[in-house]
Amino acid sequence: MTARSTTDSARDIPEATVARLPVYLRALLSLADRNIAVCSSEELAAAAGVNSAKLRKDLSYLGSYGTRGVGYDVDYLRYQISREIGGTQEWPVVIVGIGNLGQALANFSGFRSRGFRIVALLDADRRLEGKEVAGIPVRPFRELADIVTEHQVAIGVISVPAPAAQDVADAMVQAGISSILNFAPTVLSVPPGVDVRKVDLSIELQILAYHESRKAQTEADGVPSLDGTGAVAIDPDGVTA
Amino acid sequence: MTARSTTDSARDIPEATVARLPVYLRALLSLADRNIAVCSSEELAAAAGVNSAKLRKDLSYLGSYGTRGVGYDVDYLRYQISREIGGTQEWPVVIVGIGNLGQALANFSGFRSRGFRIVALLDADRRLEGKEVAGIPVRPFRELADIVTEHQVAIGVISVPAPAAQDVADAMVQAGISSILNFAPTVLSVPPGVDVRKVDLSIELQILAYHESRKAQTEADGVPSLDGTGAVAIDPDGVTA
DNA sequence: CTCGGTTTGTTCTCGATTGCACAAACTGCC
DNA sequence: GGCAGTTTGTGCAATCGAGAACAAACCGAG
Repeated sequence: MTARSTTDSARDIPEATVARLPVYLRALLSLADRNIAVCSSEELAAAAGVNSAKLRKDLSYLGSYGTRGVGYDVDYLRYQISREIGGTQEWPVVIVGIGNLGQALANFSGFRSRGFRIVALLDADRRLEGKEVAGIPVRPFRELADIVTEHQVAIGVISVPAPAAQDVADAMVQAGISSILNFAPTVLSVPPGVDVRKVDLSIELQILAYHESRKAQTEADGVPSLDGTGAVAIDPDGVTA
Repeated sequence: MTARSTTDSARDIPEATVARLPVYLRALLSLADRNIAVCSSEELAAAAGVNSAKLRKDLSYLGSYGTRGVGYDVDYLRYQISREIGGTQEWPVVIVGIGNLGQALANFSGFRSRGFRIVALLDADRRLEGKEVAGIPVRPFRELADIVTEHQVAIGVISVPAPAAQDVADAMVQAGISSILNFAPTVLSVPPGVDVRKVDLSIELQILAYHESRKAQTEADGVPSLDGTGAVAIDPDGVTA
């Protein structure tokens, strides 16, 4: 859309590739844990659950970090991917909304190990103030701006009920946050330049339900299931005219 | 059952469209709450955060449920989409792994309101047995097969630590579950015919971090930023105001 | 040094998806 | 009844992503 500066050294990595880089990173970590120093694209692809050609093409966007005839050095590649996706620096994060989900997120160990540090838990509910979750005290929501400024927070997580999500997002943007991970089932509207990613639990289930109902329907139509598992045993009685 | 019924024209809905149908459904619900009986594709698209042309094309895969010059009847369209994605029937669901995340999922009200009923919470930890979460007792993991058979469960949710996820998935498939929503940060291997969707919290943050570091880099390259919300060339999937 | 075996990086092709643009169809007014 | 205004449904072009195939590059043996 917008023309980039001519001295743009940042290669433009396709969005689909960006989404897979963390997966590769995790697969490499798993290999390193097993003391594997070098791996082929085939092995790494298997560990990551993707096609090996796709893996090689993805990695080629970062540069030529492999050795033909040999494969990839696990540690070296791990560093390169990590650097590319900003994993070599520590990202301060705030979580707003310390309900069930917010507490689960605060306790999730995968954040810290990947370079994210939760600098504050915020909630508008006065009754939560003073409570500690995962060793971090819950602070009042109104302190958001101060915290963002003080810790240079760029990433915010929203885990409040849907009706409050837009207000929280507005406050985050106002405070200077430019990337938001939204767990509330709402469409957030933010100014350009602010990234929003949405994680919607019920939508994922609904997508599964769609495929599930198609499976049931296909079987009811008399088409034999393609796989030999015979695992599907759904009663399609609920089909209404 | 014949394959030529007028209502089952839904043979080839693109995956990208399927992923958006639940979003449209929620947007329609929001409109209905505001007592809006009819809406144009433009309005609905705005509420769902997508392009109106895309919305119309998506809906056209389901059939011609709009009226030219008028728009879409909110209730009617809501029913049609809901029926298409299997929302008119109730889907029994089991959740395995009642840690922080599992408890948050059990308490999440969005499931029941969208046609999903949690029939059991399972955990291998003996200390959790007897505990109630969201009014549902936690039962031992070994009862999985019986529960799946008894309630005709087709959808399972995995919220156990990564090392246990594959074992749980195997047991689910063995028991007859054919759709899995996986929150564990692991690549699951399942037989063909079984659908797996993955929700990975730290990957989402890492994707945000990638874009964030590019923003910082672009700014450092001399591209002027419009105050805190400097525009960047990357097109977010977020919505513009 | 040369050669066979292996593996990467890249090219090519094809299918999926997006967004535009516009004809078809409907409502309300005169 | 006819017309002006509005909105849907869809053909089309352009872009993006996936996977196969292959030449280039590397290692080790002889």
